[in-house]
Amino acid sequence: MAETLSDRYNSADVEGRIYQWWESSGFFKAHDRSTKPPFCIILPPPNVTGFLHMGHALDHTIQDLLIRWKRMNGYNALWLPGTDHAGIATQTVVEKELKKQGTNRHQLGRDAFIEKVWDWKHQYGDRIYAQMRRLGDSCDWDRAVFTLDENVSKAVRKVFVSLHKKGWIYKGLRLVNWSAPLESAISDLEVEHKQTKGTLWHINYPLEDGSGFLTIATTRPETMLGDTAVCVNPEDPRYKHLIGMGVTVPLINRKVTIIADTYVDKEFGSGVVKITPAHDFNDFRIGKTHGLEFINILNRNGTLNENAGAYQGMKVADARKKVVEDLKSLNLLVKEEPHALSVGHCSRTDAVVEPFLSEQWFVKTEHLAVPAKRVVESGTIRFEPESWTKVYLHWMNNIEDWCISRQLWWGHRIPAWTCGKCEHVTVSETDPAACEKCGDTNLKQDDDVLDTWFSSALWPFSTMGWPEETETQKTFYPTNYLVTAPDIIFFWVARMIMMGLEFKRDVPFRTVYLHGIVRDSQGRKMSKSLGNSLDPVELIEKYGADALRFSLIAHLYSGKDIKVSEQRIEGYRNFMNKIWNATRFALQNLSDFTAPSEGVKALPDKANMSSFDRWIIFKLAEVEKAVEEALESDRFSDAAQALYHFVWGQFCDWYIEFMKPIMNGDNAAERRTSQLVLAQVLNRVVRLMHPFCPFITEEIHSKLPIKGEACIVDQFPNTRNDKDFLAFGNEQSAFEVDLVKETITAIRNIRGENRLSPALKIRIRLGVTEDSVQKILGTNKSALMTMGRLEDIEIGVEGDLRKCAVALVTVKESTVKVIIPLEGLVDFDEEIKRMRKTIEKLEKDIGLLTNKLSNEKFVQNADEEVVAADRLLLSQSKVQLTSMREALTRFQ
RNA sequence: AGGGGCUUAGCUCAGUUGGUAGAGCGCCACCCUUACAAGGUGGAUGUCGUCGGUUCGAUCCCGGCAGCCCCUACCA
Repeated sequence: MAETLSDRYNSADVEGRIYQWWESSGFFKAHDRSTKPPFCIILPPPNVTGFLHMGHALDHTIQDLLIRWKRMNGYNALWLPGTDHAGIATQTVVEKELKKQGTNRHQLGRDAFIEKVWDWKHQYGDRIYAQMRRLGDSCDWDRAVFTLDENVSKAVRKVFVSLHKKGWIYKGLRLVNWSAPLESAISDLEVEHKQTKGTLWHINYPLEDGSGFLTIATTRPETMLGDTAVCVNPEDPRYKHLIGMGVTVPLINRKVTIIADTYVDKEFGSGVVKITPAHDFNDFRIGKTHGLEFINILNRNGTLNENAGAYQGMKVADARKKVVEDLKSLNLLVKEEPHALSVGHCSRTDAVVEPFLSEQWFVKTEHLAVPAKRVVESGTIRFEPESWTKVYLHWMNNIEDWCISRQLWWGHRIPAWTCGKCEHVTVSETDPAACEKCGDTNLKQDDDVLDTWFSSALWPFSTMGWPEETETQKTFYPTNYLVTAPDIIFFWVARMIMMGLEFKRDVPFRTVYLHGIVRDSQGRKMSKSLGNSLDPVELIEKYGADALRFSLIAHLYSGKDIKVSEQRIEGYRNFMNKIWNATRFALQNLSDFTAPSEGVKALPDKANMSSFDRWIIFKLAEVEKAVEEALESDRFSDAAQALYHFVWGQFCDWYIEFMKPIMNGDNAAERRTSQLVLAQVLNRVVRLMHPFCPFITEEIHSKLPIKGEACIVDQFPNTRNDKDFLAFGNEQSAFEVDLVKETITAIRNIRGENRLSPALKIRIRLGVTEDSVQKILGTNKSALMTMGRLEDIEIGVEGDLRKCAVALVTVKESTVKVIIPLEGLVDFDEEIKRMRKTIEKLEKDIGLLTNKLSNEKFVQNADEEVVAADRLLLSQSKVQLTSMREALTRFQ
């Protein structure tokens, strides 16, 4: 007894139940030891603070598609999930909580604060996993890792110590990007440059000998409090004679020297630059080469310090105003002009980044970069789309040392201890009891933690148990795909490659698949401030996870950003419903069908197959081929589109319609054969679609008469493993059915254009010359009658064309003349219009083709096939034109 | 400034070896035809950004121009 399905697919009834069943059945589990070939993707770990957003939805859908596809292909597929402690983000979240409670981290103290963060993590850290389950992510959850897990911390320390030993991690006093709200250094990559309208102030610095002033130009007047030189171009005739002389920095009244450096552009501003080595990256370099003094005028919180004299305690912005005012009143401000410049902002807090002199830890990247470049150049690691290769290599060629220390509390604390006695720094994997140099036990661990990306860089192997040698690594490292957005190529991808090569002596992954950003329907980035973010979970609740997944995949074109709108998702929700209803049709018509014992291997009875059966199998073979080729070449949207068109445009629109007369007909043998084909094709449709829309396909699969254990672990059909069944499709049937389809379309076209009511059954004649075509039409008479809504049909009889609508159907080299007497049904205006339109089109085509074919050079140079095809088309068009003209005259 | 990308139907985009332009949505008309109105049938819509070159032939290849976007780096 067949099950009864509701006429609408209700995703909410299905998804939770199906997911739970998958998970409890252990279908997501991969195995450390297996005879199956391995396939592995490491999930880019979302922040523990995070909620699933559309970017994740896209990223995860791609990964889940790959994992499910490979799993169905018999791979030991591992999708390894994890979350990132996200130093800054998480600390900020918890600090906000504390603020609400009227306290802060400094009041709590470091240990108590960290405990609070852990509390928060335990309470909320897994909520993103719950959201991922809503999407259908088939991760091996038992392996989930957190970046602060004991093992990962062990890996981090081992890597730190090892690189330190090699001299590739060092501590240095450097100018770093400083985020005042965070009171921490941030890396170059965390700085966002924004174009801003600034001001260029021209300021007079009195010359030492009292002979006048030197005018400098600056956009940041407040930093003059830290000036330790002014600089001119050595070739500048205006200032050449002043080099070596002293000037006084106003307000702070510091005497500094005029130095010369080619860095200064004579053309810009006044041609004189103030040098503030402690607060500007270029000035820092000059300060180093000229041996200048470095005066730091800032506190860690972004206010001015004691070196700023009267301005101490002010914020930078306030100090700037005050400095300008004071200069004005001293008559030292020459002029101010508007000046566009780009200003670095902290990507986390949006605060203006201050160059700040401080002691930080760095990774020396020079040596790590060499092999990391080579593996990409050699193609061992492939970027998709390929164009990112260039970007990667360009960056690697210009790579700077990586500032890895952060002045935060939440993260991996730097494993370095300073001796209270001899000040020697002991770097060690385990907490040392005593200074390795003098043996003193008065040790103090470095306060800083590591950049979050430091642990992320080790992710492909730290998640697999490294530094222990584990079976997991032996089986799954290197992994196959890394799927992410291109904005973290440098933050993350490059660093994983460097660390993987250094510590595993092998690449971390083979293919880096880079997808675009999800934007709103107008192409804007989704952001909280714009309020245009779509929440994937809400969309899932409204349209179902499958609809969301399918619409993301269907519009994913090679690395481009994708614009999503609810309307679009709704369209794919409708598609899901279409599949659902096709299943309802099938099940209704399979109620008396007994599943063969051979299951999916059962083959149809050759003798009783209809041409429609052969045709749909032929089309199935095409789509299986297209899907496999598309997936193999990372063209996921092509696969999705091919399936969409097959399922809707062929299976539903035609095959099911063709089945109706057969299912209701009295040829029992034919019916039984078609039932088997219907059941087999639907079984394949569901398997083919599963990686794209897992929930509905699993649900349908469970109701099919022919099915495997579970769709998720069933075999993915391709032209090899499905060869025996696909062999029943053939091109001759495809031609036959195409001829029938085209004829039906021509009838419908005439009906539509002439506004013949669908309820009106009409009589038609089909003019054919070839016996074979006549035979085909005869065999398919019932389909033509039903789908053309006919009362009667005469095949092979042209008869009198007076007052008849005529349309010509050409498939390959065969032609069918569709003739519909209109006398008494309609006035002929519409039909005359329709025929004139056809004639005009034919005349135009014939003109073009005639021109082309009478061009000797075309006939000589073009491929023979192209010329032959055009010749055929021309002769067919001419025949059609004659017929249509003749038919038209019959109206007049 | 350097690097990359984009410009095709009202909208979002396909178009992989150069041979008379496609899809989805939207639009118009007709239809509740028992799988599905979250549906069916039919229809309209494009000098493929612009100028030139190569070619018998260019949406596709090459060059100039215009417009939009992204990334990287920055002039105090």
